[in-house]
Amino acid sequence: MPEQKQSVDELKNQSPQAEKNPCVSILLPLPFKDTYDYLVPASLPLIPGMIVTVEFGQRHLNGVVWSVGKTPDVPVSKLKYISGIVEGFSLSPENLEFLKWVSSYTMSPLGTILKMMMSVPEVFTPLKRPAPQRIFPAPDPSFNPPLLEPQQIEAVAFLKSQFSRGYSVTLLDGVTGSGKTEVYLEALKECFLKKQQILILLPQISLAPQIAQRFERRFGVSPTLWHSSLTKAQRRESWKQIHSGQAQAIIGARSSLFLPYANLGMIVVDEEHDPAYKQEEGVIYQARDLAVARAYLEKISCLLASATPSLETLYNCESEKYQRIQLKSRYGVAEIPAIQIIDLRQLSARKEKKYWISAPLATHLKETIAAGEQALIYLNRRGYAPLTLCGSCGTKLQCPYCSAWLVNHLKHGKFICHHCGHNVSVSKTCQECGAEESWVCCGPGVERIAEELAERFPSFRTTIISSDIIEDADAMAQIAEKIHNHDIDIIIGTQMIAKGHHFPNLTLVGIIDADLGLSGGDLRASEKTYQALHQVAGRAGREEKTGHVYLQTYAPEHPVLMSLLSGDRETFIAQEMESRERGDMPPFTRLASLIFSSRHREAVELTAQTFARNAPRSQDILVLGPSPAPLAVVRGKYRWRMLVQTPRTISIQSVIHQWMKQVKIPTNVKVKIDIDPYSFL
DNA sequence: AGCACGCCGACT
DNA sequence: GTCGGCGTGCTC
Repeated sequence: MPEQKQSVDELKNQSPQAEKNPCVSILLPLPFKDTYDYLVPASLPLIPGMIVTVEFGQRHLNGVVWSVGKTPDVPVSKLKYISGIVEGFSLSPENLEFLKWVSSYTMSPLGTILKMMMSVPEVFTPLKRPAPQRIFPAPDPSFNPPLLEPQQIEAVAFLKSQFSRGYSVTLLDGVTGSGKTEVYLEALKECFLKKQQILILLPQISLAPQIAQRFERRFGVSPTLWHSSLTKAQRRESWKQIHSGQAQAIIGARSSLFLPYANLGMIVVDEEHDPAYKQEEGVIYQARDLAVARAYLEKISCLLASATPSLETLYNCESEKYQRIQLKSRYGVAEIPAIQIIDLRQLSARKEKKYWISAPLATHLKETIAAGEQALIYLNRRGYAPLTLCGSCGTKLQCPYCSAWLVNHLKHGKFICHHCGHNVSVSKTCQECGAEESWVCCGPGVERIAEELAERFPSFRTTIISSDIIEDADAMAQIAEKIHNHDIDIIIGTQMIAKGHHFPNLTLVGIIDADLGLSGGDLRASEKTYQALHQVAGRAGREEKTGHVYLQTYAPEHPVLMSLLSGDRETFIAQEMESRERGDMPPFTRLASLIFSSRHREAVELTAQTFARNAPRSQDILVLGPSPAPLAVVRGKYRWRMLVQTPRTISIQSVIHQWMKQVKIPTNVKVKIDIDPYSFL
């Protein structure tokens, strides 16, 4: 870098009058919506996308050339010269377009999105001593072509035909075991023949090893993985090779959308319906939707794969924005095993000892284990009990920083807040009244189910699979191995277990609380519950062994459970679609959520109310709220929220943009905008 | 985001 | 008397 700086210094001295030297605007990877202007020696040709080093305040930063030859909007006396050019790096026009698109869609500052793209700032500073270069060999299209079935061949042919169209989106709708992965891997071959890059997006990175393995079997090389727990060196190397186009196959979670691809040829969004694609922290976005946008800007194909496509995607298929191809199950067996309902209302009428695992489910469990098979008990709730209170004074244990209960975790011996991570050791005495050993635990979590199993069936070997117990991919692999070796009879799992892993000897799935998730502030509650339960149910049996699924519920007549029972997805979708249309909800309208937060209670409330009073007056635009957010306090910050709804025909972003220009927001109140909100909490 | 500046409380 | 809290404002 010193020599680069020197060269700029020399060049600018050759043309001493600053006015003669052009001005460029530089976008910095900081949360600003505007660029900053710098001078550049006339003889240094800069073009947008180039990476330059500049002095910014006291700091030295790398930024990207945004535009050249403009008239500065501050007095020339304030302008500094750029310090140098970072050779060998540049963001392509497609990457810059994507950056702009994401910024305006999510209403986040350009610089914030740039920071996401320049997620490995170290790549721009040369290493002190050269690291051994990892090799990124090209995938071999003819390494190990699979034998495909007629319907797969047809699907591949369709996908190939899409490549000539430039931008296109196709939904690959196929049940588990119908060979979706083989189909899309085969379609990717076309990209490798053209030396293009491909991106496979996954909702969570724990699914990557399996896909990577299948990829390697097919193309003879391992793909480049991108996720948050890579080491510095790995990130550095992968980022560089993705930027240079050397790395051709990338498998990653949400954040891999923001990598600086050199020539992307196709994007696959696997499990497109998965709610994990929605990023809720920082810049709020739906990775599936951004993938479609990126495909549009790159003029390439996007493939969405799912066994239970989202309503949004189905809506786009119906309105012919997306193509749709379907794969039927290869084995001719039902898509998910027979599902039976256990009506807890009837059972609780009888005054038996209260267990979380009902008598019928317990019986089936015993039979399954006796038959030498394995079972899964599903409860999407971490810890021992979601709520603990003092039996003596009635105090409920609450997080001091959030309006949420503290969850008892036996594993850690702590009460933990699931929203901010705050935790306290489990003590014997109640802080409020001094009573000893007076805790009353309300409701079950996976740990409590494990305890009940140990008590009632001490001979069964059980394991919990939740994020508290399984902390990384290695731990998961170890547990999976134990299950495969039949060292485990019963798995007690949260949603972590719903995806990816298939255990051939697992024939029974018991769902402790099928109603969990059906209530609460989420417009997609029904859809999400349907998808989650469908996915969990799919863990039971497959191929030769028939599976059984038992759903414990207090609401057996709920449409979600009825359609799961009948296996009639079409009817469920139709009903759900109709109810969304009737309620003027997405995908029939657009929705945005505005979240006001501040440490000052009165300031948030006042700001939110002032904001609401200045709402655009149009009969098309509906504003709900403001009201204290369902989780009114998180991490010690007060939160109010507001919902905005507009017709699909207008840009909800511009409505909000205009609106915000009219209202002054005090600096101590932050506004977060969630376009297409999923969770209302 | 970082960093400086600035204005009020408890300490060597 | 100063050290340091974090509120406010600025960076081409």
